[in-house]
Amino acid sequence: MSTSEKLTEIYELLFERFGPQHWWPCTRLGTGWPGDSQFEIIIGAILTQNTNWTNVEKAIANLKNANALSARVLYEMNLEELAALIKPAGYFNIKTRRLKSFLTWLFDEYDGRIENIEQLSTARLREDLLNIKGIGNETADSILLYAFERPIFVVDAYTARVVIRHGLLEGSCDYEQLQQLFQFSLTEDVALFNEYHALLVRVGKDFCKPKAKCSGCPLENLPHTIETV
DNA sequence: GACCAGGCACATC
DNA sequence: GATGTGCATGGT
Repeated sequence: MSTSEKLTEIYELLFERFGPQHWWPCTRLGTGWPGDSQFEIIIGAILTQNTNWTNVEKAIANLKNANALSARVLYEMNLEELAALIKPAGYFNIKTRRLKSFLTWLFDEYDGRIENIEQLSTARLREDLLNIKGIGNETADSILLYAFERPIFVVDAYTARVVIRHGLLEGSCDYEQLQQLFQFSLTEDVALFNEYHALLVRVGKDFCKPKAKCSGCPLENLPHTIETV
């Protein structure tokens, strides 16, 4: 069985078990919850770093209630006020700086307008995002996929665990190898990448945990090279 | 009360 | 270059 077929089978098993995960919307398919703006998705992608999504929702609700979910308002807001609003998301001092560094880039380079960065090529936008302090591989790729609907596969710790357990890559693989495994083996389909990443997070949280066995996992009958990673 | 969550930058070896 | 550590809240 080819890598492409294996990845497709994994996707189908996960979708069959868990169904759509309703992450950030894919407007091309109309999935997810309508109304999340590109700006809100970007802010959410930064706030959710190593943080439970329900905590991020509280922080975003605070920003909305303060009429602060706009680039201009956040750009001009003082650090203490912003930190207080995003407090429920945890790491609020660090995340305040990270949001500010994104906004500073947006205003300094692109007049504070998301429409202006929308025009950039995927490669250029990715490079620019990675140069912002506080935006690493996963956050940059989440922004590219979920906010700008570019066909970029988002890799995280769950992705690595599933891929390694099923012998698709070595345990020593890096982010780029994991990303290219999916991007080269699957068709470049934004809706597929959107749902696939969300499903990998789901199976990672529910079953494919560190040191946990595979019983009950929708992937448990697939070939494993390693039971625990 | 321990453990985890939709990471990242930085220090240290 | 690899490994360790700080950052912080809220749910289970």
